[in-house]
Amino acid sequence: MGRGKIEIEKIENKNARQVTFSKRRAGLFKKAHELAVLCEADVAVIIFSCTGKMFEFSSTDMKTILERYNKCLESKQSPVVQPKPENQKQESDENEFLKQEIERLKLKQRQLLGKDLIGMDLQELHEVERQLQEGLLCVKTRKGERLMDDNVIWRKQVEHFKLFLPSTNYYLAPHSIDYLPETTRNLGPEDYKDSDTSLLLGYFFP
Amino acid sequence: MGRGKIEIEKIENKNARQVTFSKRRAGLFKKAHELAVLCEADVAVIIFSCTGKMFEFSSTDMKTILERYNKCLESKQSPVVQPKPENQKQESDENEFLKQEIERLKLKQRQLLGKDLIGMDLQELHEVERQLQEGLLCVKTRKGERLMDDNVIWRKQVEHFKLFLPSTNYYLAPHSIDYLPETTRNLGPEDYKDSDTSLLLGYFFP
DNA sequence: AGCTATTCATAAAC
DNA sequence: TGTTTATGAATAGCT
Repeated sequence: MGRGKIEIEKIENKNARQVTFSKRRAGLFKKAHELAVLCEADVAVIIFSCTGKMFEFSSTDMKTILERYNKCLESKQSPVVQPKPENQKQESDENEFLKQEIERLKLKQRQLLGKDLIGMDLQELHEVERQLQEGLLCVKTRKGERLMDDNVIWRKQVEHFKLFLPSTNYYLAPHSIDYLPETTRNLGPEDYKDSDTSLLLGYFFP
Repeated sequence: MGRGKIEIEKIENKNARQVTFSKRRAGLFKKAHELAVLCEADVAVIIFSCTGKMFEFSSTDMKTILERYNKCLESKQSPVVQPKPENQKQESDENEFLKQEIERLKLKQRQLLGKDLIGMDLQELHEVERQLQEGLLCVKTRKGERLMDDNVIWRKQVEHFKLFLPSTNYYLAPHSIDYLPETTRNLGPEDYKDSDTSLLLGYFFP
């Protein structure tokens, strides 16, 4: 709900995280207050920031709510396991939430893999296409970097061997594919056409 | 934030209140969860409905958060509650499992979106690239089908109007972009260059 | 801290 | 209770 969509995952930028924390904390307390008033519910919220600061909201006395919470837990602690569907329902709210999130993630993943696209409108399809294009670009770039890293490692090996075999005619020509590192052979021939990877072989055969 | 604005005051209609309670409770838990993840905060929410039912959410173990809360209060000289140890190992085990699955799914999704690729070797990168290529192809195909469907619908509309305006010179030229359906206008101009979609406009202007 | 473009949550209707 | 839709709210990225 801002200028752009964000993934729900830890905000790495410390400053941005602090700003978001302040804003969303206020938003959460407001929502808690509204729920309490609209539905005559008792609501308590306790928050510890990652810096250890404590924040709390309660629609009525926090102590009272927490005591009531403990009473509720006591009443659930029957000595024998009993089928209590109602109580279980209360407890499994977070589980329900987690399961829903898993379903959402799975659907999104299937859609990224090109399945379950039937329900999507043109705009959504367009967004997925854009994400895939972007992802593809990133992966290709990373593959190039990875190739570069591998090349550095192999080149060092070669230089190491040079110390023991200081002749100049043990070099293999570039077309001697058997000499290429294992991982490189896993790539199809089309890989060498990519502008972002083909030139890297130059490092290996300078 | 719905069909109309509402005042934040008790909802007198019992049924409407129950519906709102369920929806807003879910919304509040979601917000609490998002705050916890985004900002690495510990968040606990406890709600008692006006009918006495208890609901709770906690980003980590509720017991731990409440103990920490009490410690915080102690440091201000006012002990409040002694939370009971919970007999819900089974529940928290499932939660743990679900959370792990969510993490796996999120990681895979980030990787498909081109992030978190650092740990992957060349073969894995190659596999992700292949998946993305395949997904992209599916999405483009589906987009074409979708455009085709839309075109059929709109062409039928046009034919319907023809019955009432049986003249031949009310047709608009293809460059009259205002006449294109809403969804089509949401696409960038580059869309019409895609070989798999461009020809479909021919259906619309035969 | 403010400002908006956006995304999101949800009131009403079904 | 679940779904859909029109609208008001929350807020991400900037400044």
